[in-house]
Amino acid sequence: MNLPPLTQSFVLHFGEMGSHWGINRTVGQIYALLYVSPKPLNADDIVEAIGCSRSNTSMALKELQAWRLVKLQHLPGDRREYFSTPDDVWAIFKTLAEERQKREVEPTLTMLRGAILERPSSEEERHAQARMKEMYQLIELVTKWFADIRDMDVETLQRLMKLGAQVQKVLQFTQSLGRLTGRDGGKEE
Amino acid sequence: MNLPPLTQSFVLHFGEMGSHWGINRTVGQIYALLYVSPKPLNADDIVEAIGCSRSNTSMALKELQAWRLVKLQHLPGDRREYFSTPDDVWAIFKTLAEERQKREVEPTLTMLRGAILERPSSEEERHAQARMKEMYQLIELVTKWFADIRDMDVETLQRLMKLGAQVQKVLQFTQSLGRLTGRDGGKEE
DNA sequence: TCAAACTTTCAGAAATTACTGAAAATTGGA
DNA sequence: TCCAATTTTCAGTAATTTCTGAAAGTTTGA
Repeated sequence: MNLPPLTQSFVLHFGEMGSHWGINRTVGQIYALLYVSPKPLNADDIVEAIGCSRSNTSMALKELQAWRLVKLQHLPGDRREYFSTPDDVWAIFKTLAEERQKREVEPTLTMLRGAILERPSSEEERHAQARMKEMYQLIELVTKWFADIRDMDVETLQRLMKLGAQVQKVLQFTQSLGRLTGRDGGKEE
Repeated sequence: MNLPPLTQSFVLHFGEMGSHWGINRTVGQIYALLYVSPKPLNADDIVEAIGCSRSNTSMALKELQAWRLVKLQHLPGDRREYFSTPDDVWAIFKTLAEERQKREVEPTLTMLRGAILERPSSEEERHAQARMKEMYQLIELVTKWFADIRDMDVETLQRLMKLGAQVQKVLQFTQSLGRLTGRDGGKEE
């Protein structure tokens, strides 16, 4: 690996972090490299920069594409494929959230939904099912909320985040308003 | 493994999911088992239920304790250690968020902070550094917001989540109120 | 202090995952 | 169509992670 020092430590860190994130070292490193690169890179540029094999690069790029974290483009007069990450960090963040939702949360929700519909065959099963239902409801609520948030435009989202915990006060305020006019702040179950 | 069918599929699912989550199969299975169990279990109960070795169970429990996802307790008149998960699913969720923050986000923030303070040695480094700064700011904002949310009481949190995207309208409303009184809804950078 | 009950450690085996190089497949232009 | 450039696949190897059983360690009560 032969990279300027800042880039190198960034790339290496993402390589290490990969394992906490369910992606392998090479995938993490390549993503980091593309993220900081001022221009799109082709597979050989990546091999040169990271120092892994050509085939490994190919696999890693395929995985990054499956995660929708890299864009593929062609440069005029060059047959090779060039890769880059989206410029907008918020867009990247949203993509990541969507993909993790799809890969990690959906399957669990499906399993839980199935389990909850079954007929418990004992007192123990009944308890287990009740616990699963609690988990299901929490995940579903958080998931829906995330989806709502994801779909906000970036300005609103930033405003909301900067507001932070103060949103509580706003909520309390609108609740009292709601009581006055006979309506409440949110939908009920 | 000899468990009632619902429990078994739940336990197996968590085992599989573990790998996406950076924990190993046994750890996932044991957590799932404890989560649905109506009473605390000791290490031998777990070995019996899951069908792994005693030592593996010991390691896995240690890891779950490091994640603060299981409670250790003693039953009167029994020397063995009994394990259970907290009852409150929201508390579990918060613990998980805190631990992941500490393990996955903090180290990245530290690395980014360091890189941003360095003097770039070329135009390419300057660009890389600017990208890292974008990432840093996004992560920091999201992190702070998460912390704010984590510290809300469950009722407020649930109300906020159920409100979902409608919070936008509330925000817009308070913003116009703010303009009238000469203040704005959130803190600025 | 000793013994029984229980837990942890650890070296090596087993399983899984990542990586490579060679070969096959695909693509675009002559 | 054919050739050269490029990408992908895949079988085998390397590296890493997980798991086990045996042994060592700890704790409690007699």
